Amino acid sequence: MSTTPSHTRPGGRSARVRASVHRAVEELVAEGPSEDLTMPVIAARAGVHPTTVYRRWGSLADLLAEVATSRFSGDIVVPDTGTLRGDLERWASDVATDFADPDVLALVRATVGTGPRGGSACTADRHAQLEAILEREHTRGGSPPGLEQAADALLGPLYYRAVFTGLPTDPIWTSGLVDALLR
Amino acid sequence: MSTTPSHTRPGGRSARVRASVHRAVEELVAEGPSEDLTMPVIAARAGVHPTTVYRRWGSLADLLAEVATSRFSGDIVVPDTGTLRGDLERWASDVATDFADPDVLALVRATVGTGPRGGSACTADRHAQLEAILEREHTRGGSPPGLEQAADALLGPLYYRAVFTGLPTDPIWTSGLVDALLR
DNA sequence: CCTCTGATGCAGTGATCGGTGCGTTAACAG
DNA sequence: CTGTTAACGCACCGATCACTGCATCAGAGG
Repeated sequence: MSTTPSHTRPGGRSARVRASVHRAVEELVAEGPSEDLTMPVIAARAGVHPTTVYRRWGSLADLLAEVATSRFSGDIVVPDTGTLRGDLERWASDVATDFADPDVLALVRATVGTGPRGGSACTADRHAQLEAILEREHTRGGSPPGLEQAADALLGPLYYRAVFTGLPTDPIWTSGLVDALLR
Repeated sequence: MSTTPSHTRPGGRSARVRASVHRAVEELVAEGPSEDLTMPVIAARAGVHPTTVYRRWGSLADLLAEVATSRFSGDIVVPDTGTLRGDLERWASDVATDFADPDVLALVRATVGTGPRGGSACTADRHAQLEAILEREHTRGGSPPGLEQAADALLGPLYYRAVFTGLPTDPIWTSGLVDALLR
């Protein structure tokens, strides 16, 4: 109890319930905002009792934040093309491709809507990936732009377009973003 | 926007109810996401019967979109400093100042969370303002950047920082954004 | 001033949400 | 294999949400 801080049981059933609930959330969010996203509805879709959802995730905001975090973690591999420009173009293109999925967009929107924590849940991993790319350029001996500047120039337009305007995010456009940053 | 272009009865009471409900939404949204934003709660805060809210605005998404649209329309005056750089710096600074208010941020987040329409409701007027600035530079004889490029370089980072990261948006930073665009 | 009509208030209903107490199941340790 | 205990399912409750006829009130026009 006091030795191991994480007493969660990573065993079969808990993991299965967790995965099922996560999938249910993604499905319901993807089915449009007309469908109201509530704990009982999520539980029913997941084939799980509502009580379980209430107990494991106290609020809808926490649940959405967790789903978003796990969804946006590790899906995009940070490439190593040999050059900073190549890395950034490839990575930005991957992020744009991920945003091309309407379901992903809906998840981001819903998560942001639950509160300030939701935003960072959608961007934390992307920041880490970007930082890794810049750090790698640093080890190459180059002098990459700062993390904040790169985030403003790349993640800013990417998220803005995807979430607010709904404009398409094609690779040619993302290449232009990288150009504007490295120019 | 697309609700009812010709309000059959723009008389005193309807306008009063409308303003009261709008104010109630802004207040409740500002009071944090812990407070659940529902039609009856909004009606109670506005001192209006829930039936009225249900009838005038069919859904919470429509109501939030209307509130956001009217809130983000006309609050920021497009300045004329004589130069494109001056106009953009002043305008970006004003937008950043507007985002410094947590209540405004909360409204944006809540509106975005209701669906795809919510995003454009928060950005439509800003796009129009930016377009006006670029158009003015055009009449001056200059060759301003395209609207999309300017939106990516300015609105992108502004909205991204405000909504997702929560980082401060000070005038020095916005000046850097304009620099990166006009460089 | 009077009528007319649309907007609002009122009372009430079915459905569902959020939450609790308790018994049962199954993952992990020995 | 057996015991322990976290995690889950079940039954149930109060609160309130979304919504609907009907009566009333207040602008707008004659």
